[in-house]
Amino acid sequence: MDTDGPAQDLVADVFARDCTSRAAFEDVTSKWASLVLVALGEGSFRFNALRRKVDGVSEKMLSQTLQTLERDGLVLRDVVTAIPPRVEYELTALGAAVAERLRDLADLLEASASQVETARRDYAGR
Amino acid sequence: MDTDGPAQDLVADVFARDCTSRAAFEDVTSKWASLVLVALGEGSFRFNALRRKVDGVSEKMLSQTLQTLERDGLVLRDVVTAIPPRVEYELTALGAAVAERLRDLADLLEASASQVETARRDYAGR
DNA sequence: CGGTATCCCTAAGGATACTG
DNA sequence: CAGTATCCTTAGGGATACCG
Repeated sequence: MDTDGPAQDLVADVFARDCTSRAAFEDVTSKWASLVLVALGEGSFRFNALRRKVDGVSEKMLSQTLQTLERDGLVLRDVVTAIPPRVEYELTALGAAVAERLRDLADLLEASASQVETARRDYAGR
Repeated sequence: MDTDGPAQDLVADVFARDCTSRAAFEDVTSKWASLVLVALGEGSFRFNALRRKVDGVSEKMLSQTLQTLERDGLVLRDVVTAIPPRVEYELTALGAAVAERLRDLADLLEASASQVETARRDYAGR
């Protein structure tokens, strides 16, 4: 039934440049966010624990990533005022649903790592 | 037997900086690759058709993205020598498996778009 | 049509230092 | 501990032009 005009948000279309779902998709699949979500799928983490878990992430990027995910309603920030201060990050229901899908994807790629390596070698030596 | 060097790929771990699965995960979740994979999940596409489908991608990035995916063994490039020349892109078995997971994720986010928008508004006005 | 090559600029992102 | 702020570098990525 749709016409030939741009799709827009009447039906959420991840392929449409200005669709919210595309923006959310990009937030969620961005370099660090995807790993953070998978990590939080294993349980709640404190800032520095998460930083150690996600190998290679800088403080700045972790902080930024967590803010984006909190803004999109995927992550909850639980501040415990104490000494020393403590902040726990955990997934919302939606965040957990997203994390589950990303976990599936990560599992698949972990299982296919050798296949990918073979493909890369074949591609390199052609 | 492995030495006392960094853990490496004995167990593929998407959180480890130098693991093949992490590299593949990043290739697959990168800005354009994820959309290209979802698109190709719907069937094979020619270069310019794909470009129209994935709203906003430049020729350069589409070309680059397709090369990476071909290298990782996720996409096949089918060249039909003719006039005018024709190239069809399609998924490999592994590519299809990956695309399926990404489709799931995209579906979830398309369905949750309004929820994300609400979260963003709440976050903005605090 | 299906690209590659070049140019250029912005924004992603790392390192470091500092604050509550 | 849990971050922000600043600085700086690199690479992602768009526009354009051109080749098979």
